[in-house]
Amino acid sequence: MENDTINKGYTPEAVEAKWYEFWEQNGLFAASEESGRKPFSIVIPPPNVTGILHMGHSLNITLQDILCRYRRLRGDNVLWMPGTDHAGIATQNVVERNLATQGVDRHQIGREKFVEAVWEWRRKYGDAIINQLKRLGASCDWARERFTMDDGLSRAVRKVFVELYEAGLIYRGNYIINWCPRCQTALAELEVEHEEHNGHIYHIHYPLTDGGEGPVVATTRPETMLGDTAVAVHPEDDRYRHFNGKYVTLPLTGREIPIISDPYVDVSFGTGALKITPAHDPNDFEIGKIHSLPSVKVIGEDGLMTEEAGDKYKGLDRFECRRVVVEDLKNHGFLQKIEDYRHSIGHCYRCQTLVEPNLSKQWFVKTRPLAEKAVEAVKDSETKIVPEKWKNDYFKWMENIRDWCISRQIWWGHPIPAWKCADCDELVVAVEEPKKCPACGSRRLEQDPDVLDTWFSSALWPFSTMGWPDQTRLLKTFYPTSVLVTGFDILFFWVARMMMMGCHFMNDVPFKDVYVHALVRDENGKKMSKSSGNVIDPMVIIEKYGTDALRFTLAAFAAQGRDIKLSEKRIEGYRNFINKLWNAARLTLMHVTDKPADIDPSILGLADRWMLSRLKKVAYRVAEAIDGYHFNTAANEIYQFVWHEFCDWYLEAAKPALYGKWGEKRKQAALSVSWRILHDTLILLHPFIPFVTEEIWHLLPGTEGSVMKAVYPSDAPGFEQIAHDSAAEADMALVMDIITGIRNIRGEMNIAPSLALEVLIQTDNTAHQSLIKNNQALIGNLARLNSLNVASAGEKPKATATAIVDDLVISVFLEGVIDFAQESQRLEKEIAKLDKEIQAFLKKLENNDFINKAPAAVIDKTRSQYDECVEKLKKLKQNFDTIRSISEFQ
RNA sequence: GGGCGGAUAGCUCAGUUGGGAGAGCGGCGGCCUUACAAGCCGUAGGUCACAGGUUCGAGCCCUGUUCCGCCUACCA
Repeated sequence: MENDTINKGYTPEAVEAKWYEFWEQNGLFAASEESGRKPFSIVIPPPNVTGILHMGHSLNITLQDILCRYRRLRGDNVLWMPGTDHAGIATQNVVERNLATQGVDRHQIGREKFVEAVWEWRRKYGDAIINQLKRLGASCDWARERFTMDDGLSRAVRKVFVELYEAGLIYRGNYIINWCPRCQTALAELEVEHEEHNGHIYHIHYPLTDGGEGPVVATTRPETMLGDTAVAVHPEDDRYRHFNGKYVTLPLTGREIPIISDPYVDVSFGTGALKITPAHDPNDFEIGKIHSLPSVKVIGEDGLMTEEAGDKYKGLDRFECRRVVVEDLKNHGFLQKIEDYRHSIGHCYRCQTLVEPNLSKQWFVKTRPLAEKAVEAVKDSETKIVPEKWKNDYFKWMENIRDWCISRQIWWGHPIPAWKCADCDELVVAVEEPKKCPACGSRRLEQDPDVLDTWFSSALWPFSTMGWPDQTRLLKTFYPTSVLVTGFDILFFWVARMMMMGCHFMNDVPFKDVYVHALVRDENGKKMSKSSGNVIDPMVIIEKYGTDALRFTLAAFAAQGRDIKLSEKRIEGYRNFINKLWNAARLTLMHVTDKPADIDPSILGLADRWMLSRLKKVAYRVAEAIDGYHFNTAANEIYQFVWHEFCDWYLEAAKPALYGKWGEKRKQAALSVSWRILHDTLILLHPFIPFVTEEIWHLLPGTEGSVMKAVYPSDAPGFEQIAHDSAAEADMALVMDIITGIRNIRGEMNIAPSLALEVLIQTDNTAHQSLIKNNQALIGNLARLNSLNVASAGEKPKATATAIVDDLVISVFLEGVIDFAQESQRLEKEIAKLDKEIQAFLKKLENNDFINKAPAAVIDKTRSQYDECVEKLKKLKQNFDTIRSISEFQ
């Protein structure tokens, strides 16, 4: 046979590269800027350009690819906009580390050369992550790939900055911000990760200037005392009322600072006296403003103590300084006690360094007015968040939003489009670099040295990638995008900010749906991280099991609202599924060597009709599940269908027909049905497992081109003619039960599978009688029977084992083989099981409340179930008695 | 401190408007049956965390408790 050459096992590595290239070269990922078709668009969450693919990406990309490939099959004009993010701090760190291996510090080579080095790095390694996305099968429109530092996107960034500035929504000022001493830059609130930590709380005595005993303050950061400019007590705290108007002498410095009263102080916490360090604590900063206190900055940008800290401490590292200060306080008798204290402290999300709250001049976005519109859009369901539970988090965050610090003191990123006149100090904010100062005409303009937060440019991604600020055709066709697929970890970082910017600048939401997916964890539920060493590398998995196996696993586990615990074992299981599909195709292709004739309903057998009916249902269900982002439901639905219906039942049932044992007509029916099922199944599965489906598609006679260009089964002409055949489904269910009943006896009675059996089925139900007669060959084949006879209900033959299915008494002749003791034991077990069920029904039916209050349909159903069980029990008992009487004779 | 989510078979989890508890993996027994041993057939296994409540009826709805996660917060 022609197809004997098809491999027995599916080998992904040989297949995947071939088809990806085929798709790309044939332009199958390309979106059309204008078309009559319904547009469907997704912008990719841009991965970090220096990053490598992890499982989180894999899930994210897989889900998007499923949606895109599915929408193409449904006939949509699909745009999947790809690209990468310049990831300011992270990328700068990577390149700096690389330079360090050559013994070079970025300050040695200077800003210009350093930025050039980063671009060089990007040119060299920037494709790595893109290539990994391709390995995953991502069907992005690569011709449109964007980078957040592209000219076009940079222009969008400048325009947004200028417009927000002119609208008063961007301002610059001196505030306490979160400073990372290692990255040497300001961070936004969001970029600080809080972690519980075992620390200490220090009680320090501040003596009164007049020599009297002063307040004792409590602090977790004693080194900041060097920058104290006041001590605050609560105005109604009787303990401290006598301090009113007095001054203390700040230990170790000798500076005199006032005791002030402020209702902010919590009398019940610590000592009730609060040291005020406006330059190093956000609350103290606020209090300082109210009381017009000076700010003394004792910790510098480098994490070392400043000159203001005093000669002794200047230049010390902040942690070393703490040790020395505590030592000195102790020696001078100021330190009253040290207590253990558990509290949370902030770390830089990029490098985990302890963040220092520091007074600094930065640029901020005034977020509240922007947030309002973004909240409204979700409240009005212009954007739907799925699953809905994330809506609350979104609202809560938006409603408590604080201004967004957007300036970063690094070199890699979008320069801030602001210039200062060296002559008159005029600040100029403009899209293009100004030639001269508009105030004094000077040409000595200096650009602000800071760059913008990376998320500032990511926030524009849904429209900047489509050419904004130009009014492009792409924008017109594809904005707002259909759905954003992302993890909840960047809901605030990214989604919320895109909502704000989209609503403000496009006057429309950036996406109609947001599908928030879970996190991928290790098999113990721990977050995968390099430091825990529990990372599963998608590329290693792909090499071992194939991309399709990985994708199907992720989809099958992507239940809404629950994290995915991933282990290789599971991937292996789904790899087996791919192989199962492959072998189902092999079997089919052994017989289907040419495209079979169209299905002729008049020659179909029961199994054929059943299978087609199931296909119809599954096609609808899968569509429904994907439409609702229930990826796991969709995946499991097809899995069940392919393996346990198509393979386990249909193909097994169809084998004799395919081999021509049942005549030409049945062969024709089996050929056309199995072709049809395989054909449609490939389409249903293609969004999930694109490679293997494409491979089989090309082996299947009667297909043309790519499966990507196929029509989703329920949209195909003629699909309506596939009957939803509930009669066939019910009949097949009974036939399956008969077969399973016989197999059960075979298994339980330890009868060799090779031994063909004789079976008698007794019933007075004439419909069932003819059903069995008509499908004698089918049952005989699958249950491995020698003979199958049908008769009216009557005396049960001896030396048989029995199964009761519906109103059928199935007797398996076991002359000479039967172990009567074993058979009676088996029946006893079943009787006991049935008895329990009957009791449960009876309890309901004897309950007057149930009869009076439950809906009639429920009562009817319960009653018929009860009747059925009773009937079955009766038959079982008869058989049990027969067997018992025989075994007693023996 | 506040909020959210979870607790269902040995393990990982489904269970969409309340109506006789499911899958995959693992276990056990039997099979190299000419698509597949990455397989086939059969089978065991659950007081649906605990305590109340609503209801004729609760895994599902309500209240409380316990134990795990996660997010969030400026109490020094």
